[in-house]
Order: sequence, then structure tokens, then C-alpha cells
Amino acid sequence: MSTPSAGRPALHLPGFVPFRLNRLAAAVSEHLADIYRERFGLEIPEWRVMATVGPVRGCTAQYIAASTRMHKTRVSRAIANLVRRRLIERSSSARDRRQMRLRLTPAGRRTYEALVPLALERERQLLACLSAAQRSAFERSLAVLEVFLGLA
Amino acid sequence: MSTPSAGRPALHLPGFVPFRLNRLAAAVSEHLADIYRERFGLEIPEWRVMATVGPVRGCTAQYIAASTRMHKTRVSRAIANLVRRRLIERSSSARDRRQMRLRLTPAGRRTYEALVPLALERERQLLACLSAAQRSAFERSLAVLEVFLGLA
DNA sequence: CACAATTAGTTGCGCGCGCAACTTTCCTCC
DNA sequence: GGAGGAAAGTTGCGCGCGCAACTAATTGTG
Repeated sequence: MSTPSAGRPALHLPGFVPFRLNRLAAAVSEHLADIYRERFGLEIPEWRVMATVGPVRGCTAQYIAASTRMHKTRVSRAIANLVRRRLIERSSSARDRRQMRLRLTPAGRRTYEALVPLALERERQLLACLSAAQRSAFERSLAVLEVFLGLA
Repeated sequence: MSTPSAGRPALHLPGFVPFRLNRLAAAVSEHLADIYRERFGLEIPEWRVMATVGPVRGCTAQYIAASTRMHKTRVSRAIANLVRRRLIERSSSARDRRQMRLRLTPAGRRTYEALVPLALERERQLLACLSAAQRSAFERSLAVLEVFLGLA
């Protein structure tokens, strides 16, 4: 392998921010997956549905898709899995029978209550490698980027 | 939909850093994909292989997998696609005939030279929404997180 | 020097994803 | 109030991914 010799603007992948964000996000997800996959048998889409339905009872698949920015088919399948496993319940809305109102079953509520503190603890552990000032600056930058990209 | 009422530590997904990183990385990738997908017909794995082979001529699939942290089968298939499209060439190494030495073909080199400035420009556009100080703090935080997670 | 263990790379398989098409229900407008 | 269009959610399809198993070549060990 030869080393690069050009004097032109180079693109070194490990220093390229889009690549670094992808890699970082994948690693953080992997770090979190230990909890919801191995200990609760949930995959990312199911975990996101649980996390969304938990505090917002009676929400719809549409709402979950919009707030997590997951494709609606991905949401639909995650919900089907959770219903099959009796962690959430579905009932068609009285005022719009196209919509499905979602809520946690008692078992789902227990799973949710067990999961949330562990997830928050993992987030805390991750961000503990940054100083308080660094952390708040980092989150502010995230917010700016989110606005710029039309997220948030 | 009812609003949350608990006084307990809540987990609101749009404020949860691991989720935000995933969403941000996906959006940035999508933003970049306009270039390498629509204008050059490359998917992410192929783009990463091109970007790695470009400056490091004669590198191996193993090297690409390690430096991009892609699974070796993903790298293998990306390379196969690029060889089929005559953008890179493969030749077995003299000293270890298991290894495949990779280099860009002339057409691949032209694609690479056209792609790199566009990709760097997109990165610049993205980061332009941060001030210089914010940006360098952001990249420093990325570096700290990368070290913490065993990347980098 | 032969045999076991390791490494580079490829491939069969099952699965989850996104797209597009579909059903059902609601809304709009004349 | 009936017809056309839009929205919520589901499903068939093709595809790319990761896992595990495989081939071929190399290295280590007695």
C-alpha cells in the first residue's frame, strides 16, 4: 500500500464527519442493544415503539412513525410483533376507525418501567466521558444540526 | 392521547442522545446519498470502498473492513460490484495469495476525483450551520466519544 | 516436515427493510 | 348526499445485510 501523495484536498474517511456520525451511531446502538435485545428480546423498532407508547397512551402508528421518523411499514411490523407478544394492545379509535389506538398492557408497562432506567443509565454512562460543558455544547450542536436538516 | 403524568425520570425519545445520533446520522447519509447514488450510481458500501482505495492504492479488503468497520461480507460484495462495473481492479498479492490488492481503474480514478470535492463540499455545507468554535468543539466531542467506544 | 490453527475472502441462507400496491375509512366539494 | 381524493395501516415483493460455513493459502508447533 502506498501513501497518498497529492497536494489536493484529500478525503480521509475516518476524519469525514458524515462517516464518523454513522459509525458513532452504530456503535452507540450496539452498546444499547445489550439491554433491550438480550435482556428483553426487543429489537430497535420495537424498543422505539415501546418508548413512544409508554408516555403517550393511546397514540397511533402514524404518530410513532412521525416522531421516530421510521417508515410506516417498519412501525407496523414492530407493532404487530409487540401485539403478538402481548406487550401492547390495539383498539380501533371510536372517532376514526382507520386509526389504531395503542397502549401498553400490564406486562408491557412492567417491561417499560424496567427498561427506561437502564436506558437512561446507559446514556449517562456514554456522556460521562464528556465534561459538563462539553456535553451541553455537544447537545446544542446536535440541536442546531437537527434544525438544519429539518429534523426536530 | 394523554400526556405523561409521572414524576419519575422520563425517557422522551427525541431528547435521548442515542436516538438522536441515529436519526442525525441517517439524515446526513441521506443528504450525501444524492451525490454518490443519483449522480454516480454508488451505494454507501461502494462509496466507502472507493473512498478508502482512492488514497491507499493496493490495499486489501481486510484493510477496508477494519478502517470502515463494515462487515467483511459487505465489503466483499461492494468490491464485487465495483469490479463488475470496472471501477476498481483486483489482483492477488504476490507474497500472500489469499489477499487481493485493490486499486482504482482509470475510470474509477476519474469517478473518485469527481466525487471527493462534492463530498467535501457537502460536509462543509452541513457544518456551516455551526460556528467555528462550535464546530471544533463538536468534532472534539466526537473524538472523545469515539475513543470511549473503542472506535478511532 | 507434517499437521493443526489461523487468516483472506466468498457464498448459501434467513430475515428485516423500503417501495409500491392495496383495503378501509374519512373528508371535501359540488 | 354521492363521487373523488386523501389518509391510516397492512402486505407482497425484491434486495441487501449479517451469520455461519466454506475454500484456499499461510503460519505456528511438535
